[in-house]
Amino acid sequence: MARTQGSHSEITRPRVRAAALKLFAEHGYAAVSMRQIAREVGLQAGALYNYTPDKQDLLFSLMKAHMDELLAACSERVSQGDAMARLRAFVDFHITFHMGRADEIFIAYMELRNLTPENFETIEALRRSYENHLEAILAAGLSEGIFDVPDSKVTTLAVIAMLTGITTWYRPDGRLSPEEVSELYWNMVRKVVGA
Amino acid sequence: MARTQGSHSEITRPRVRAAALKLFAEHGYAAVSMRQIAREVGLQAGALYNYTPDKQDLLFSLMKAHMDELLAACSERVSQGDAMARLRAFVDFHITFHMGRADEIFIAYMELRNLTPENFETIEALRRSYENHLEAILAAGLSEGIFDVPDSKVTTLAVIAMLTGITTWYRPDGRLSPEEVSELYWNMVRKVVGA
DNA sequence: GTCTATACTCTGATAGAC
DNA sequence: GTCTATCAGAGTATAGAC
Repeated sequence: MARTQGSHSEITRPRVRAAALKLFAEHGYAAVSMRQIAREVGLQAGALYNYTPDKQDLLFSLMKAHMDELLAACSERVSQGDAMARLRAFVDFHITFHMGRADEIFIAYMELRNLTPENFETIEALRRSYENHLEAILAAGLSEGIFDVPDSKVTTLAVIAMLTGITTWYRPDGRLSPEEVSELYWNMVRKVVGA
Repeated sequence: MARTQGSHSEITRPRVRAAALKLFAEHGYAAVSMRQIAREVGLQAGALYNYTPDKQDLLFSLMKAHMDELLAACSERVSQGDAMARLRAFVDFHITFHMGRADEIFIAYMELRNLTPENFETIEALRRSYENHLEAILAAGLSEGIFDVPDSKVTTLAVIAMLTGITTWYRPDGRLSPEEVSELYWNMVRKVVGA
């Protein structure tokens, strides 16, 4: 039997995080007050501090959790086969992973400047690590002789920007299915790397 | 002879706007106070209201001015020749125009959600108009038979996202000159449109 | 774990003297 | 056109009852 006291916390904590995520994505970190978050969960503002030391840590821990999940899922799903297979897997992974996480992406890209310098460095390092994953694929394809890119760093950034841009317009009830989007972008990425 | 009273205003107004632009880009609209802007210019907070009805209008008018400039400059510099020539001109225009305006771009993309609904609609319409400029070029190239794109809308968004992404990493004192960047991206865009 | 109450600071915006 | 003074409200965070 779980303790009654503990179980309350285990239920409320995720709700606090979910509310913060939703509100930060909708209005921006700086524009959201602790009172708003509390109201969304059905608490008083003071009660939030049982779940987070402060507002900054709430933002940081949401971003950190997102980046950790991203890197873990990427490593798991993009590691098999030659450079071509891995590039295909990366494109598909990036698109599908991001489609279900519109709020997280929004925050991860928009709220970097609201992190303290130390927290920023942590997130930035994780972001670079993700970029390196793609760049390693491009480098492998180059040495295998199946890709043709004049500058692998710039190509990496261009491809990620292109793919991440999907989140600004994709809607689940829109004209294109996730599979069609993935197919269209894979076609473009394939051309960009000269494969 | 210009009147003394008038000339003060003509000097201070741009300084207020420049300060707001810089601070909004650096910390985000919601995180910047009118007192901060005033301090940057060397005024008291109340004096700002000689130059703007409120904080929201300050943001909106900065974004509006940017979009108007963007569209005017684009129309002027991207209109000559066939689809291929215009696409080349568009890529070069987008890159060079955006490189000198890091703060404006940042605001134009990040602060949309801090606009009132009416202001948002205005800016959004201008943004769509810019996208349409590129899409028209792709459509022209398609009917000329020199481009090969399966979905001109998606390709438009992908190309703009790719190009705009440059602003997140480009530094004037970095490894690449503006010309080299433009050349690299033109190469990628050319491949994407199948030319 | 959550509440109420509260400390203290900052917010956007206005009024009126000069 | 800029200043000082001020308003009413909202900001984060804490203390202590229950």
